[in-house]
Amino acid sequence: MPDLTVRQQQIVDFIQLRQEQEGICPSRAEIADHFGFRSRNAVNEHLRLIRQKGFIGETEGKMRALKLITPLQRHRQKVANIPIFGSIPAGFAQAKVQEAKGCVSIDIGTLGITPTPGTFALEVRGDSMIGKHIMDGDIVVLEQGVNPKSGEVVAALIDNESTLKTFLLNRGKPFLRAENPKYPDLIPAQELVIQGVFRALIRRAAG
Amino acid sequence: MPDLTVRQQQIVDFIQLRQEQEGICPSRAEIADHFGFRSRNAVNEHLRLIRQKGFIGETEGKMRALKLITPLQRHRQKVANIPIFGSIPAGFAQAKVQEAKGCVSIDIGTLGITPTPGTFALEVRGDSMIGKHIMDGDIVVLEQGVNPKSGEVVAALIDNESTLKTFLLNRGKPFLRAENPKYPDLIPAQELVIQGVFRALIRRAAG
DNA sequence: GGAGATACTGTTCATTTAGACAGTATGCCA
DNA sequence: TGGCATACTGTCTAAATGAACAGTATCTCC
Repeated sequence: MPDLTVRQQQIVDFIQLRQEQEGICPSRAEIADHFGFRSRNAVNEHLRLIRQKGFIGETEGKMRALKLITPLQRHRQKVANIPIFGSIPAGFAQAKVQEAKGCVSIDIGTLGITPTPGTFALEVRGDSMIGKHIMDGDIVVLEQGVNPKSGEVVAALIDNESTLKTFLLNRGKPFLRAENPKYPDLIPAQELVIQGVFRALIRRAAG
Repeated sequence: MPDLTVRQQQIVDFIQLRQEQEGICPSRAEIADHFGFRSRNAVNEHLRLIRQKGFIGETEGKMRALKLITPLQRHRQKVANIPIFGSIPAGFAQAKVQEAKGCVSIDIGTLGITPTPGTFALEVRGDSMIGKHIMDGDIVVLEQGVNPKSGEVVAALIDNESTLKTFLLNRGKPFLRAENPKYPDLIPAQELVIQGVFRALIRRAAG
């Protein structure tokens, strides 16, 4: 793929910026305005060359429809938007989106799963799962409504609060275990509500 | 915010789907086509009501410029695209984007930092940083070209391969330490190339 | 110095598109 | 039964827009 000239790169950058910021592709007139061109055809000519070099897809006739093809874009995957809940109330299934405290946006390739409407995220509080290398402040992505396998990490509702535990089957009986010697070992999972199964984790550097 | 009718929600969903898949907002004619309307004004009427209810922003006169305002969108932040390198060659700064093996897309709020052109990602190999709860297979986001503080995790080029280590200052002298008793303790960091400083981590559930 | 590419100005034209007007059918609620 | 909102069909218009044509200046490379 041949390289773009400085001007051409500037135009590609501007289109990308606008698409990210506004969610709308700029028209040729708007591009001309931004660069101070008095003729829209200057933009036209640039776009023709950029398209010829393969950095813009074909969208003949359509308006505000420039499809950028950047090197990273070729690797880019669909981005999922997962709601973050502070703590999950009992009546969870009904009113979800309204109570979201935030939103994690991450591509599904990195996430490793295709999110469903039952996918949600929690911020980890405490170090009860430090043995599984899940730290205080981590954001965990969970899947609601699936049956956990033995050894998987789950979020369970204990004392009206979501807590992460390892789910274990011991002679057919489900148990929950905290991965930290400071916490009691096995909790019968008979009447506990499993809110979600661990799927992914995101951690920010401290500080 | 009043609720949308079923049809109105279908239209909002379709617009969102198209914007995510194509990167381009559908025109009224395309929406009419998709739903089998013989009149574009059916779409027009729906959009008017959706806008009135506050689920679409004002973009008068602009074409293909419907701005969706979904509940999650209100929390949504700018998504950064970070290249993944398998291993970082010595001539790093020059040719970056070309050699990317993949791309992590994640919103900057969750990531915790605003990415720069020097931000990149690596997949962790081995368990040399298990003491800092960084596991084999994790994806770490690093910042290139910044000076690490003592105690921060860094990627260093050792034997032509990137390895994660803890960066330490011992009486003014920089050292690298592996966070696993199996590995040698302190390595003088005099002539080592620090490729990046740890900023964030993403982990997928095993299996 | 000349050829060719880039980087524009200025203009015209056909198409796409949003927005408005007029009218019909259907279901719901009082 | 009447009123009202939703959910459409059908038509028209003006503005936004992409695309094309003609022409100029500058730069690099040969």
